[in-house]
Amino acid sequence: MAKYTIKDIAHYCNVSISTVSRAINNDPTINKETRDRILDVVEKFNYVPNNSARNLKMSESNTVALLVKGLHNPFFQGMFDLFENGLKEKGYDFFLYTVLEDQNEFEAGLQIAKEKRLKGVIFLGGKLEKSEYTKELSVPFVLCSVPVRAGAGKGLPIVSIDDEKESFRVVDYLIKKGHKRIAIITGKHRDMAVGSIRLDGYRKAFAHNGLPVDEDLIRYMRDDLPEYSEENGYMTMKDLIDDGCDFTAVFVISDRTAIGAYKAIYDAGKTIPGDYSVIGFDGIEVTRYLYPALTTMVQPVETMVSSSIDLLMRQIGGEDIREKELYEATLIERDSVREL
Amino acid sequence: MAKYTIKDIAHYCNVSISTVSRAINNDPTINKETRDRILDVVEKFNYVPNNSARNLKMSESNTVALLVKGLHNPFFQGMFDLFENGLKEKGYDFFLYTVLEDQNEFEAGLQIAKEKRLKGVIFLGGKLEKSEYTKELSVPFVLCSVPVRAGAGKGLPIVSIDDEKESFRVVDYLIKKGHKRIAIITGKHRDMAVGSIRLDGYRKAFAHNGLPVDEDLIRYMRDDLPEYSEENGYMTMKDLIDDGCDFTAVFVISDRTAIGAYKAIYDAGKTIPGDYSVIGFDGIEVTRYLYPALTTMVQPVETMVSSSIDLLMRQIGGEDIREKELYEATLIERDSVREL
DNA sequence: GTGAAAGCGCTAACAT
DNA sequence: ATGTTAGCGCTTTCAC
Repeated sequence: MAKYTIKDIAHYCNVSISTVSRAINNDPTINKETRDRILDVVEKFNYVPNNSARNLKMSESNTVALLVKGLHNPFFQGMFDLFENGLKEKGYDFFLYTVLEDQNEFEAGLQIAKEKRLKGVIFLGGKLEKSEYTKELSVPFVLCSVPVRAGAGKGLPIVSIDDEKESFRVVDYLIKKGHKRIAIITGKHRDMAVGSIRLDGYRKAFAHNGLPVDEDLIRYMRDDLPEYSEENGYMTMKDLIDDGCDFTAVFVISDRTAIGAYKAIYDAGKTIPGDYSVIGFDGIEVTRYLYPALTTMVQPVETMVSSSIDLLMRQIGGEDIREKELYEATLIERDSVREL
Repeated sequence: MAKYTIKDIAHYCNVSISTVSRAINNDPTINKETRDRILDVVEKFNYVPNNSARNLKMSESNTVALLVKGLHNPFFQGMFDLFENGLKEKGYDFFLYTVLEDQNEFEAGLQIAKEKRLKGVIFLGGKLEKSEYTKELSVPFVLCSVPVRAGAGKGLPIVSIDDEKESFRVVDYLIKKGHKRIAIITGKHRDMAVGSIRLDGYRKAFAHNGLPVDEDLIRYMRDDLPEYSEENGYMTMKDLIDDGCDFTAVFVISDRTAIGAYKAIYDAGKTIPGDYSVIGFDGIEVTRYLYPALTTMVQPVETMVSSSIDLLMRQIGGEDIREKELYEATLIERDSVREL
């Protein structure tokens, strides 16, 4: 049943509940023998202290939570271990919480921070709206990998990349390689987050190079399919090809989506990079293993994680940090882009 | 600060704490106007009730938790939404908890069940040891997608596949296609879970067809790399090729690992399925998008999820379920295997 | 070294 | 319709 409480154990051991508490919390003042005796009983009955009661009573914990919005994002998945190890190294307990798509991440953070008396929280993913909540959050926090427009996110501790700039670089690279007709597969039309920022970068790269943008080559992921999924990449790319558009390269703003685009290209009887050059964004692990290996803009994951942890630690240490740290991504040239 | 308690709100509103409690819990007996007035203040102060206190007080919740061990497993990721929607449909709140690799999943389950007064818990992944805990768990639970050897897991509510049988089918399929020299890339040597069960199936398929097993063709993932990672697949496959082994097909026991194997084959200047046929296991989404599309044994994800939910519901309803439900996987023939 | 008692923030009888 | 009160299961002074 495992429905035992501290009272039951105390009763069984013929001691007070405080003594049991001391035993399970390894209080140094307790007698070694009583402690062992109690711990034996604890083991025997498989007694597990109720965390709610504990959290309620304890004035503070030593825990940092990572709140992930967008668990499906393979790009985030590579960060979990990094966060876990980094935080543990600093002596903090670490918990990973998932925020469902329809949940407000700050509200969730607020709630958990209270419930668990957190030392700090790191938000991974999510958007940058609802800034009201961020003010109300009583614990140190940092926003990692949120899409941030130039000028936005003022006064907030943010660790991210400059999406517009990096997107610009991707497209500029393609142009320098001799491509002029470059398609883009960006986020859903209604999604005004990363998708629109990276699209801005795309436009700027064209403008910068004195090239016209063909609106026909701008494709939004389909609303009826999960955003950034392989399937959405497949269908969106298929539409692009089926429409008979003339282009030599395509910038897919997420690696995962690019995987689907690959397939659509092959299914159309075309080759990469022979017929179409493809370039991705994020730098997730699998891209190295695609055929041909995907050229992509890889985000500085390690740096972003350690910087997030650092910013949080400094806040826990008392500093008031309201800076935005934008790190540079790295274009990894592999085999999916050819020079014209 | 957001450090307000129900008391603060009550005080500010000039009502008792119970009235505030009624307001936030939407008690029908409360006066609409007082409720609105209180809710306004709640909003204004951004008051969030402390969940620990709530959990402690409430005798039961309406929550089911999904405890995932092996968050990185892309195969599991496809199940999250299914669980969420399925459980919500039944009227349950749903939470996803991650069990870290070095944590005992049952202990974690026990703890959370107590803390949150769960209605039930679904374990996804993890092993089948520590059965002591399963007896102690006071709430209904089901073990989903755990590797289970024939005869094991007696008396436990399990939803899974018959790993040995399906592995047998994979290899038998290859043999029927004319392959005789079939390599296998299985789990780490020390990991005696799925890896060894699927290896058993491999051996049985050879025996069944009166073919000898070449021990040289049995490869375990490297201990120094994350298990089932693309990278491990790459390196293990590379070793196999570099060793100059003679084989025409390889069974990689996880799709994700197969992706790395693909790359190793290409890097060696070989083709799929021209030089080597490749077959995977799991049926994760990306396999459709690889080139060539991967032939793989796809696990009946939807069925496994709905059956898990069903088993849990029936237990919550009072039934004592101790059955093992093993569902059949489906071999999807795509383009990575050729007939000899 | 151990026990008694207060109280963490809330919900749910039970009164009013 | 609202207030009063008794805990939920723990940790932590403060006595002894």
